Amino acid sequence: MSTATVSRALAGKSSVSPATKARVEAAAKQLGYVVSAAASSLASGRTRNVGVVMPYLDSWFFMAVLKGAQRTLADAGYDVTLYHLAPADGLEIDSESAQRRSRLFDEFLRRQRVDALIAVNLELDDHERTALGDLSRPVVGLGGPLPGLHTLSLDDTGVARLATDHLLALGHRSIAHITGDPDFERDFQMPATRRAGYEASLVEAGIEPDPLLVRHANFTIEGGYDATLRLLGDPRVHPTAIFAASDEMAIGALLAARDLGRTVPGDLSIVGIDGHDLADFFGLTTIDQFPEVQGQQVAQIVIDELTGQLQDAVDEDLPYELVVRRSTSRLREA
Amino acid sequence: MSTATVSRALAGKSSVSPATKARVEAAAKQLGYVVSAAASSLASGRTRNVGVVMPYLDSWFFMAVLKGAQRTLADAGYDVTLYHLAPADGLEIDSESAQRRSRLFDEFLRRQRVDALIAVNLELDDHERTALGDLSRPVVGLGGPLPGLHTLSLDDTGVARLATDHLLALGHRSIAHITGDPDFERDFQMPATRRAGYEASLVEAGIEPDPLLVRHANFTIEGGYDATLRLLGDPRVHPTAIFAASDEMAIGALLAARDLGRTVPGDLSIVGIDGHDLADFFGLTTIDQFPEVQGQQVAQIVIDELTGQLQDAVDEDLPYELVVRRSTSRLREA
DNA sequence: CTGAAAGCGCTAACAA
DNA sequence: TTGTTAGCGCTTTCAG
Repeated sequence: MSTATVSRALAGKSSVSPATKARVEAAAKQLGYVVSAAASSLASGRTRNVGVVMPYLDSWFFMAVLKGAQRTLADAGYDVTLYHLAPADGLEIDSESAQRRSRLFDEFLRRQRVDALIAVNLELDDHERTALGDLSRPVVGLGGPLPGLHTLSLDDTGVARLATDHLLALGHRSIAHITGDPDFERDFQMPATRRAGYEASLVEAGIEPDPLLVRHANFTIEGGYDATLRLLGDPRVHPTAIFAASDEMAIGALLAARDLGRTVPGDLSIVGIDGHDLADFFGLTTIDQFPEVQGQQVAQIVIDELTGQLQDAVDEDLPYELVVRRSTSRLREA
Repeated sequence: MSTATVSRALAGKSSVSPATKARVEAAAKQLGYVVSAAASSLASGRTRNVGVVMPYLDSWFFMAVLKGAQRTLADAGYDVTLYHLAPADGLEIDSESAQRRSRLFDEFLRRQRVDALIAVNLELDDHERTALGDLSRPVVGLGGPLPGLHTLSLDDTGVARLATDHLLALGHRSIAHITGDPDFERDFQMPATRRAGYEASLVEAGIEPDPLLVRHANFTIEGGYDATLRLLGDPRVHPTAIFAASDEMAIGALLAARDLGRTVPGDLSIVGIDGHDLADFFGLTTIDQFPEVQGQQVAQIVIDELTGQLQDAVDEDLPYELVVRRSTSRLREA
């Protein structure tokens, strides 16, 4: 039997008789033979490897996404090569992280080691956009609109409105918002978008948004805690509810409220965004965005594209869902 | 100029004149030329890619390790391929996760796509041990003794003794311990080892270990919380201190104590293990084991081995350090 | 449906 | 120090 037939049998091509295919597979299993990745890649141009670029490797949310993507890709027979790319903050032009960033685009990705790339929450400058284009490999973005690429993104306005409307429906009128610093984190202006959704909901309910009710934090529990201390300590405002732009900040808010002697939800209702593992433990009402499923979905799009099952451009909105727990309740009559 | 010279120049071989080397590099940069990974691998047998096998992708500790390893490897020019391998629990023989596990060893790793493997907290059965041996590629284990392989591990007994001795030195005599289930998690008997260290310290201090003071949890905040409720609610015991086998469980203990109206450290001292990001926020005394540095160290060993700078077997103990914060204090006189 | 043969783009001997 | 050349182990036309 020729090497060509073996190759075709193992690749699952249709033009092999079931009988020989079975024989090849049996022999391969018995010998423990596995195709050499390098030789196969060199001959075919396909690597069976997908790159995943993540902005953070120490955040619960992104790791949930990674977990979902890795599993889906591995089950389809793909390796996953992980790249870590700290978000550009526009300030440190030639910092270590900026060097790593350009090295990724100019060196690592050019080695032609990946069949496709998953870019999570990645904003690209012109140079990077060109570099990705030159790869002529599919790139799928998760979390923000990447012009010209397949993209899955969350409707941040809708999510923020749902959270705010939930609090409004419970009778709250003085609703504070804890969000990220719009200058620092460049995640597609996600903080700004969520804030806009929050304000739009208020306006529709006939409430004038009060800038004093908006506080900035860095998307961590600590940040949410500090912001909440500042908020609740400010004598000029008297919020009865807080909408935090992430569950971690919401958990920080919960702990801060408790430390200040406010009961949740008695004195203060709190809602977050994400669907964090700990939300259930803390009884936190949240808008779940199913990050692990996001990872699976984006991986599936990559697989479909690589196997030619995908024709049209993808530009979908991700699902989200209000999960009510015990951190929100009807406004207590004064 | 021949392709061979270019190859040598770009590989940084010594046998190239500085002048031509410079010319090659300039030309390469100008053309945006980067060596094709597949062709290079096929010809040389080297992939410049290191596999990392992790038991969990959703735990803070392992992600810190991954972050450190990924950065060190990327800075040395290596790609990182991530494999997720849920720990074998001995029960579900033919579960999905068992299938994924055998597929990793029998298919993915045989593709010869990695120059070396980092195995984090991975216990191997005989088949797997053989499979790794057949790769004839360096394997470095982090977190447990892998016979015959380079290994970095934490002295769990020493860590547990340090934590316990810290509490003893503060005057505590009734010290509880929250640890993992020794049957369920097969992390090299880590929970059992830590418990042994705890008991050894007590015995040395002339205290009889009380099984009622030991509670099992699953290494999460929730688990630590529940275990602490059970512990503090048990009328038969009156601990004045808790040593938890992880910071997450310690944080759970802290929250549980607070919910039961016990002040920390007034009524109860609490110490954990890990050096979690949140330890500082919660004022948690901990034994820091510097997980991110562990990742860097294990990556560096791999790099040294691959570049031939490593001769002897490595079997080192990892550093750890007591970090005292405000969750532990001297025993209050009754 | 199967076989023969021509590379894929590099690296590493070996020569020069 | 550089050039020449023979593969590395597959996949894929092209024939049969």
